[in-house]
Amino acid sequence: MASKNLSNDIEKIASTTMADVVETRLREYLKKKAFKPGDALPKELELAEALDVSRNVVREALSRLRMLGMIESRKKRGMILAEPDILGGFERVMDPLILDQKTLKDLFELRLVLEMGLADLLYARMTDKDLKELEQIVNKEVNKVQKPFKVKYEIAFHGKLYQMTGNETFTRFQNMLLPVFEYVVNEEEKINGAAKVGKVTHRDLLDLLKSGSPEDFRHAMKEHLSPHFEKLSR
Amino acid sequence: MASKNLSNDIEKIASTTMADVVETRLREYLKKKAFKPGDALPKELELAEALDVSRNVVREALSRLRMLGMIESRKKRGMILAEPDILGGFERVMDPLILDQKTLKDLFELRLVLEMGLADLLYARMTDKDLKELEQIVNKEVNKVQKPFKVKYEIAFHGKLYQMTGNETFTRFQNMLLPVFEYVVNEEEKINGAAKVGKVTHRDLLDLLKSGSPEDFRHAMKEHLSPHFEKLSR
DNA sequence: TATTTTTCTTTTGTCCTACATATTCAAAAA
DNA sequence: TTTTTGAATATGTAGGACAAAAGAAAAATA
Repeated sequence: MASKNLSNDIEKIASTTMADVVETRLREYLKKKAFKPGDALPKELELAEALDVSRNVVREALSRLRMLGMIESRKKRGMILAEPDILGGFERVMDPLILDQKTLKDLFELRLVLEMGLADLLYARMTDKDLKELEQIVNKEVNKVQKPFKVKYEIAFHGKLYQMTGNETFTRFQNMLLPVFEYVVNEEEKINGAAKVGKVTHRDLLDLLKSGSPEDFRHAMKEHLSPHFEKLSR
Repeated sequence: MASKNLSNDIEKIASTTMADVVETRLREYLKKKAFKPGDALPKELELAEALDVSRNVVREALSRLRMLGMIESRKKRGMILAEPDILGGFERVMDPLILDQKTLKDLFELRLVLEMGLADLLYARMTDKDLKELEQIVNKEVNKVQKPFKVKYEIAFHGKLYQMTGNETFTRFQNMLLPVFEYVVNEEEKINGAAKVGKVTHRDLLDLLKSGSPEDFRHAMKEHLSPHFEKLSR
């Protein structure tokens, strides 16, 4: 069976460079020594000497960790371990045009799962202010059935839901998944024509948030997303 | 209000290095030119010249992209755009000991959301073989109430659930979240003593998979995870 | 002519040296 | 005691050199 993921069929190029090795060795070192945010790292030259590689190679590895936010460095003062941005690496590669089909499909499904699972968090955290804001979004939305507007309000509504969970990481994560979701839906439409729309509207969902239970909400959300669920391949 | 996230309180060190700039410029360039996997990139020296920086700086930036799997390079042949590993960056920073409390809490909740949302995918994809394997896990589990074993089977059971969704990315993602989940639960126990256990057991969940609906399953899962949900802060 | 072998060429990978720059720390001056 | 000055130091950037791999071209052989 030929997988749609190229990297599953073609064997990976083994060539590990020194920078690759040093990168993992550095991460192992930080873990083993139980470095904590704020702790000072050895200086570049010391690392280079200890690992018996050039300062260049060490800098390439450090540059990678710096990109992930794992370390910060200042002239003279040296480098310190920092608190990495958990979604930074994610953000950089989240481009529908360079991800393979399999991964796109996986991410699409991942977002469906998130939508179905966020009810409890939502009911535990939402405020009256949130509900008012969500209502405004729904109000503005009426009669916007044409493409660009529809998509815009779709994003506004669901984005607001995530934000109402009070979970920043969660919200950022979903925002990153959005382009993928849109892309997959668009590709789908190119092939099978315009997608159906679920029976449950945004207003229905809003009403349930005001006076319903998480169970009701989940049930309604399933209905709202049903066009997507129907297309799930086995 | 002082956030628990250090980086929200202390302003970030502005110092952007050339490598930072070149990294983003390169990514912009790849996007703008609509490079696709397999396409050849300009060579290092050309990039250095075009950007008017040293080859060193270019290499540091390229090293970052290489880490994310965005590019691959071979001697003489040059560099090509590759299909990045969406979770690679994630994997590297997923360490409970260096992430801040706020992020850990967010990730903990994210896993709860995933558990609550996976029902539909599960029912759409699971096979008889899967159910048999899950049953074996549940059978082995009986009478293992002591700590190390309990945790082991907890992981085995839930891990199998994810795997049964047939979504590789999803499964990998949850596996990465596991250490965080364990860590947070352990920290909780240190403070408040051993956690309560939900009324719904793994066997109950298994039975529902055999002859229940996604709705039933979600309901049961909520009960199974109730000790965690009860601790959700507002 | 076709095919194999050898040599050349090119591009990445690694090392080295040098110097600019920012920042700390301590000594010197007010 | 406070302020200013200056030396020391670690990172950031530049540029040159060469090894290694691999494709391309040239030469040698059947």
